[in-house]
Amino acid sequence: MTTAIHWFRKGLRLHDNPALLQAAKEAQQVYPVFMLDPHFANPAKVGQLRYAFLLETLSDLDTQLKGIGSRLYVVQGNPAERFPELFREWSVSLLTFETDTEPYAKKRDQEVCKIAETCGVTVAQHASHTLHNLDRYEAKAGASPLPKSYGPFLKLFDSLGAVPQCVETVTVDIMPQDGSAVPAGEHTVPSLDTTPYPPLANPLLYPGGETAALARMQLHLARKQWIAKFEKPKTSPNSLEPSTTVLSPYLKFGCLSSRLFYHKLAEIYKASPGHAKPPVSLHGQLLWREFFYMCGHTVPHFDRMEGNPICRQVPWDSNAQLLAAWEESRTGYPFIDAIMTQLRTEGWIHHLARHAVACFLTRGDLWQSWEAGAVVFDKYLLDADWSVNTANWMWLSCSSFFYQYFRCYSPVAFGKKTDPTGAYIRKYLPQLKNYPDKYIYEPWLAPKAVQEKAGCVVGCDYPKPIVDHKQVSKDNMDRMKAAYAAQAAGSDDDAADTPKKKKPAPKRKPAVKTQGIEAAFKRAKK
DNA sequence: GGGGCTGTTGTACGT
DNA sequence: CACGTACAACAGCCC
Repeated sequence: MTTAIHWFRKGLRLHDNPALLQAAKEAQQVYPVFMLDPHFANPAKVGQLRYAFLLETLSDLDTQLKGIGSRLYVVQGNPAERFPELFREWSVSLLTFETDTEPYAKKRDQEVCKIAETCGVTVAQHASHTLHNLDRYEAKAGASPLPKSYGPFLKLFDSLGAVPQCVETVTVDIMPQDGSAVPAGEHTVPSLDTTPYPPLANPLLYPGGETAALARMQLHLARKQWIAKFEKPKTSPNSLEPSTTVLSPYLKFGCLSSRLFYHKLAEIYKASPGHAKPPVSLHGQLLWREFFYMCGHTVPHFDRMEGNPICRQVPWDSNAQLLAAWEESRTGYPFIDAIMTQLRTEGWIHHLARHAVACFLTRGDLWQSWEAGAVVFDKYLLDADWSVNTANWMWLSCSSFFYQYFRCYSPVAFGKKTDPTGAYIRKYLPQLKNYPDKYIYEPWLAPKAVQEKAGCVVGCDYPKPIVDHKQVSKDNMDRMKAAYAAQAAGSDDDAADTPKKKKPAPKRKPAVKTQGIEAAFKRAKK
């Protein structure tokens, strides 16, 4: 008799779950386990909304497993500490789990594999979180370096051949009936009020779980035209209802298989001549994720500036007041403050809204480190995904992948394109809701009488702008230029033995400035 | 091996 | 107002 533990971490689903499938097929008794690792149950690190999302996901998983004669075993504690006793108590001989390529997980899993070996437990890992096993990119590239931009990545991706088909969903016919002696009331999914988190003020806008994930995917897939024509840059960062799919939280936790979504999209594309293509299409979005996962898997110190070989070294400031003002919606720029309010209260903001606030915090206005911004996003986002979040912060701060630092989002002009009347600002910053359209993006320009009539005086009921965007964005471009030049000079020194191309003379005098001192998606739009 | 070309998920400002 | 253009860069590829 084989007894297996299937260890859920990401991959919180029954469909396209090869590791769970193996356990179900090979063992006569399967314990589906989720470990509530105290590393994550930390309100400073994982926000309340994402923790609630996780617990909802676990509840859904438990319900689904019960539907096929099994159940979920939630175990509190550190995996390396808890596994030995579980192996012993349950006489386990097989441990299955989905491969995780993030640094914390790699280290944790290595440790657990060692423990399993000591306990005589066979370990089986399956890569099913990304479209391909990430190791295949390295293997295919061979001696040549892995791509650092999207186009070349696409070529590499294509060279790997077709995306693997999904494996069969684990059903009642496959899953052994649970014959364990563990009482039903033990190892249950905790409710939020037994955790370090306060109860939810409102139900999650995007409920956790595989069931919700598949329902959301199906609702979008039904809009074939919309799917086929989808181009990310043409969607709106500040619509009142999300202009994109909001499948990202489900992909992050693996409630939805990226391969399943990929193949469902391919079916629609096949029947839609002239469909959108990467990088802007929905396939393109999955490929951005894939690209960034590959980078996170292969680049050392990926989530830091120092010691990260693909990251520009920029002398960011470290100003706790500015960072807090940005995080807490006190910059005095309504577009920025509204976005940060949506982030904190709903756990999801549009991709381009992320661009706007990330640019503002880093190279655009406040000159704070992208690492500090990434930590804030990582706390609040339901879809906080280590590789994707890190990569996008480097992108927006012109630290890697993207370098056109003179292309700077305006905290005033950018939002106006898709929301000229400021409806989005009025929703998330109700103190400004009575401002005339003319001043909603720049309330400090409104005459005093207008401010009083709107019931919101700038400097009293709403902050004055913490920086003058026109001025600081110009200054910061000079600082970026200086940082790029300094690094180019530095790398020339490093490689003094190999002759290098001379830096072209700057067209303008390098400004020697201050040195180094950052539910609701039911209907398509009419 | 270097020089040149292209593409790249923007904005402000001119006509 | 729509459109064209310049603006402080880079990776990857071609020749």
